[in-house]
Amino acid sequence: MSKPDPTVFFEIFNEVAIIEQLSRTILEARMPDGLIAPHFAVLNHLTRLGDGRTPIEMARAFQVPKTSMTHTLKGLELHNLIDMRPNPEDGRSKRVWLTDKGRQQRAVIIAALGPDLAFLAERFDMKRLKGIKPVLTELRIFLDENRDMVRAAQTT
Amino acid sequence: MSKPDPTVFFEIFNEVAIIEQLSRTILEARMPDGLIAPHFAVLNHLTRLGDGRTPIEMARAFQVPKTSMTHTLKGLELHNLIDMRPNPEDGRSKRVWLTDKGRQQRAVIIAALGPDLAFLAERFDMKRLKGIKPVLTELRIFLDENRDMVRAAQTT
DNA sequence: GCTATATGGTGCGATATCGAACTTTACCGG
DNA sequence: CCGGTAAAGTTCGATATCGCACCATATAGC
Repeated sequence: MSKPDPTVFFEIFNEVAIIEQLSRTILEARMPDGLIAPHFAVLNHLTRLGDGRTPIEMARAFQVPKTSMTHTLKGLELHNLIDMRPNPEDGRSKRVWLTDKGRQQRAVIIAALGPDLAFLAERFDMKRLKGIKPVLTELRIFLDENRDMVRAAQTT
Repeated sequence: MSKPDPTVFFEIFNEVAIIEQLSRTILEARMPDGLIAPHFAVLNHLTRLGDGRTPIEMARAFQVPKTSMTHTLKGLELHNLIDMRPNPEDGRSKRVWLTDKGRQQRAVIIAALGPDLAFLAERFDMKRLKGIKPVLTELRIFLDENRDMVRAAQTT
């Protein structure tokens, strides 16, 4: 019986990095000037999980340093896509709210992506894609749970 | 019979982005100060495919703008991990060579990652991971082939 | 050959990322 | 209450990313 082969992780991470790069390029090509992938990720997160999240919650969700989140939120606020208001339950923190414009902007971007995704969906075996999704989700959760394996970033 | 559902792409890209973030954090935690993931990607690429590649080849391989590649290579050169010499076959271009230190540095990083990957490999179902690898590779190649779907970045 | 155009690479400016340090508020033990 | 520590958020400085413009060389059409 052979020991587990960690090389598989290495190779998977390699593929994932390239796919991330390519998919991000597709997304950003459909986003308005001045907005990039992290901005969309925030709009999307707030729409799906509900707004009123705190910045630190979102930094943890995306596994980015909290300073990066501050910067991203500042950009969204500048474009009037979100509002940041004090958190009445905790004087240290804030809560992030989508503006109408923010909700609309997300919808517009998703609509703009429609043809691209349809193009891809027509040409790729969607069964196989559906098949790997649960494993990717499992892997994401697993890595997330074990992220303290390495020195924690400043997201805490 | 239903039409293909492009939403799957959306969800997969979302998972991939988070996994990329988490795996990059693991990698960079094991890299020496001043070096980050793209530096390692280049060292790795040159080791596996052989050195003597041109910068533009590598920019295309990683799907990054050529100016980003210039910057990354400059960093590697500064640390004496690569040499860049003129390309005798094309006066416009250069070729990138690994130094001994460069080869060693890659080996050191991989060795440092060993325990982390082993830790993960012991706790995750490697069969399932192996199972999704071919699909990820297929997806990567597919997206790469269709990258001109969107306005090309300055990698050409 | 000569001109036009394409290609490889770099410089530069704008923005993004991120770690360290700091401020403010919360919480905990006494 | 009060001091000590922890947590949320921002500021700041260093580096990364990337589009645009540019230079040098190559290639194609004539």
